[in-house]
Amino acid sequence: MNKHKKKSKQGITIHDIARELNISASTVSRSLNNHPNTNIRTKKLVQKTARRLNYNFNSLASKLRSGRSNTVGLIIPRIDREYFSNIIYSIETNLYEKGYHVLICQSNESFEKEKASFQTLLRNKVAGLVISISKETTDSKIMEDIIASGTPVIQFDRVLKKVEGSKVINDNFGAAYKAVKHMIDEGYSKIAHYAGPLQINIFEDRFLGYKRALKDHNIPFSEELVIENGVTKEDGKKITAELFSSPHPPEAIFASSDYSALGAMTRLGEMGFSIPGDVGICGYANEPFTELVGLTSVDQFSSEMGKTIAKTLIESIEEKDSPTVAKTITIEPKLIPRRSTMRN
Amino acid sequence: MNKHKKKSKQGITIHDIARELNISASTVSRSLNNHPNTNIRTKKLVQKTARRLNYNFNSLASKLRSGRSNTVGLIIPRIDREYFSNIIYSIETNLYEKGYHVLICQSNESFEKEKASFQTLLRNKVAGLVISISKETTDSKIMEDIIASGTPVIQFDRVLKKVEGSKVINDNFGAAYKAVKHMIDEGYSKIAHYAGPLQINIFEDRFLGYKRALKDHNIPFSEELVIENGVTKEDGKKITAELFSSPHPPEAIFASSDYSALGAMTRLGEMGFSIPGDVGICGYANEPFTELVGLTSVDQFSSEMGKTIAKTLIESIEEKDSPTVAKTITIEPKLIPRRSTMRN
DNA sequence: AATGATTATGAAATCGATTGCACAAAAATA
DNA sequence: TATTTTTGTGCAATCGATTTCATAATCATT
Repeated sequence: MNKHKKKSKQGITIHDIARELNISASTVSRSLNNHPNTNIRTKKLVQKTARRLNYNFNSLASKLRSGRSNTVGLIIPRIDREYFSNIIYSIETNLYEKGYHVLICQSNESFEKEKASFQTLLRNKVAGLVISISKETTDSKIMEDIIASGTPVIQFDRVLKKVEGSKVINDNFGAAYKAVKHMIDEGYSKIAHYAGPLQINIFEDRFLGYKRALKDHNIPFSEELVIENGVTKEDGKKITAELFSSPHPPEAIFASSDYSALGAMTRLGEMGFSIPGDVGICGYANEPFTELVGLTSVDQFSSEMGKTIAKTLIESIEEKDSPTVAKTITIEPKLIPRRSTMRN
Repeated sequence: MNKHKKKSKQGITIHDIARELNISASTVSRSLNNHPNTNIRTKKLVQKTARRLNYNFNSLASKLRSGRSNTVGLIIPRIDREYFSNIIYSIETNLYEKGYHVLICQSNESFEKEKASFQTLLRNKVAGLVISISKETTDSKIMEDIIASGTPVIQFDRVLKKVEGSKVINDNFGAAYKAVKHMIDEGYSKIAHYAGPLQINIFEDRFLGYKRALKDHNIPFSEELVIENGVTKEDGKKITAELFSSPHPPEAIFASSDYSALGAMTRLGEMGFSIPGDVGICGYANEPFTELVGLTSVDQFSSEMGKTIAKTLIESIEEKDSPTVAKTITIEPKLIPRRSTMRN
């Protein structure tokens, strides 16, 4: 009946255009790709016909045959964290400008899901990978294998230091040091630290910066003032309730997350402590609400970071022939002092 | 020299496995896919060999040939918005469980970029699409064409009502109504509304809910009390400064965003108004900071919503043969009354 | 005019997995 | 034992764009 009408679902291919114009598919392909060796008139005609027939390009076929891909993969612990969503916003926006697209996977803090994500992305032949590792990740073999196979990988924020490959990180040690020093300067000395999982480099570095600042100011370090699972708002509330019901509570808190700092603020208010009078609090990440509640925090320049990540990745992809040198780019976060620590 | 060693970059294919075992690629393919008509011993052997040779599956080739894809596309205005990142978290997590992967594009509130995103996703032959439209979007043709071509599309939150296709939305009208009614019940009657761009359905609905609640309680509606660009913190501050310096300022604010509500709170404090004594305030979205500052708000159950979106999409994809009925699923948001409106 | 260089095009192989069809071997049934 | 059915496998075409190679046509050069 309607022999030359395509089955509804599948679209027009270059062969349909070729048939329509009585030329070969090769010429159509070349015309659509602005290949130098094509007659300008043929090119125009092909492009016009493509529009007319409502041709839609099949990226899969193109990637398969050419081996080139403009899709990059992204693996992050969770997308619903302000910090990560900001970075992704920035990475996506910067990559898009250069013609790349992003396939996002969440590890959900699970090593297994992270592994599966690597697999998915590689199966889809991404041109490169960007990753911030999960809490559980310690094994570097997967990443090393991928890098060895030639696919560029950029680690950011939470990284496996032992993997040789490009990294874009924050100076967490330095920022924590500055934050704690600031509190000491404001007259607090018994300072508690609500830490994150210490096997993750960023939390370890914040902890070390805290410790070092105390040492440099001759304040004794005390194990009891460091509580490890202190990143969520609930954590913050719980820890605070316990810590501040003791007879000699701390004078200040350096939290490794704004959320736990927020929880602490809430609970302290309920317990009758004044901020910054009785207790000083500093968070980390400069979430939008910190300004509103006057919480001292640390800005990580996520948009700058995303831009750097995108740039580094594109360089690695596009200069893949030349032996890519692994770079580590460190971004200096900035302390934003606010009411919650300004006692003077 | 090393004739049978593959060029470093490209991996092992089913043909390599076939050669290794002296069988055909078809059998390898069937074995790897657990095809019913395969000898169990061959199957085991193939799978073992695949592992040994470090075979990696090429999704592109598979999708191209089979026409099936387990990737779905997602288009949202911006990923760095709490609400959207929460929803995406939920969508991704739920889809992953069912074996789907997500390709994310941001429209950045631009119709042009949204259009480009549709194209990218279609070129990559996604199995389905999820979208929340940009501020600028009013043209429904693109979406209609896609749906007509057979690719399932689920709209959520910000939707084009005229498009016939599944939608997952919040009852913004109802929630706004409840919020305003609550304030009226608390004794406020001159209530201002800080609205979002009214061409977006969600903001329009919140506005209409506000208007209706006033009407139902015999409170006169006044144009001057509705200010349209009221979604950011800065908006909130600015509007409040103007509105509350008049001789007869409003008694309450229903803001269509928690951020503008916070700006309002901040500025009101500076101006010497007490909350909730002089002025009642209600925001929208139940951002994490609302609890801390005691701001009444509306919870939108983003994780529930994401789950529903994922489920609806999968249904549309997997039952694509049967004529999919377009559904509209409405989720009831919940008012969370807090200090900022509790005068009684 | 003869030769070489350039430009434009087509034919056919290719990327890697899937799948309809054919067919042999094995198993089940008459 | 003969016949039918079921299993298991291979061959070859296919998905749609790209790309190498060959060739014809046009242009430039001496």
